[in-house]
Amino acid sequence: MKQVAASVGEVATVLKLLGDKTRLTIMALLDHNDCCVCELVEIFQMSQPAISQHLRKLKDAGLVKETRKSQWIFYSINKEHEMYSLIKNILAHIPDQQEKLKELEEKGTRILCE
Amino acid sequence: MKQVAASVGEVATVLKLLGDKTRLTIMALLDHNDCCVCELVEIFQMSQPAISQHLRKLKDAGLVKETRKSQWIFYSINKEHEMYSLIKNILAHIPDQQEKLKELEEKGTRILCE
DNA sequence: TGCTTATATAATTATATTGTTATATGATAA
DNA sequence: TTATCATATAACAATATAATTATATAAGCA
Repeated sequence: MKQVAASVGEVATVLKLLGDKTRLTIMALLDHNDCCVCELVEIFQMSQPAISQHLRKLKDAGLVKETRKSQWIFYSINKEHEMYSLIKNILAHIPDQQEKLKELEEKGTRILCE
Repeated sequence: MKQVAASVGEVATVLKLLGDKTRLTIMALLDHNDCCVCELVEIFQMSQPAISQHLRKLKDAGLVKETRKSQWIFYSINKEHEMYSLIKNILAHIPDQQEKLKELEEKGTRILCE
């Protein structure tokens, strides 16, 4: 099961970022669907700046990417990240979070830009 | 690659514990060899209480076990931990740490109780 | 018993983290 | 242009974390 070895410090940095329930759940959501900030605010019932700050940490580490689509900014997983395979391994250990997005769809607050 | 799913909170707690360079390296060392506190103190060039406190966090979470062998207390990985497979996955992503123990052996400060 | 070694715990300090509120920025729409 | 919506940033407060020093505990040995 040996993989490409990043440095201990680099791995610790990623684990610390994912060692927060909110950020870990965000990553689990983004792993299957891009989301904009306001959707995450609604899902987590948390202030918009709190979500923005979590996203910034993830973005600064290169774990997520952002794309503006008119008035919204969509965040997505950066599959090119050096440690993406580690992240996939970790996400495989947590329950599926997609039902949270389904609830938004049912409430009509899911935002889809095409 | 789907595994048994622990709760998001449980996984986040483990990741936060491993999201510290010292603790992550301790886990990597213990994954191959049991170690006593004084060996870790020497390896990390850190105060004994600092090491003890890291070990206590790992022990409180059930990630490691301790066994007294006369005057020393040896720590070992708890392979029965619910998230041991996740931990193995993570450790597979960092470089081997065993050379640190080899250095102790060469200096004659490795402690082996049989 | 009293001394030494190994480890744990308590108290403290410095720093980091996470959330909140207030404000700024940037895009869209009237 | 002005108002509005989505998001980011700044300032701040509360809490958590990690290290240090000092002290306690527990085992082994003279």
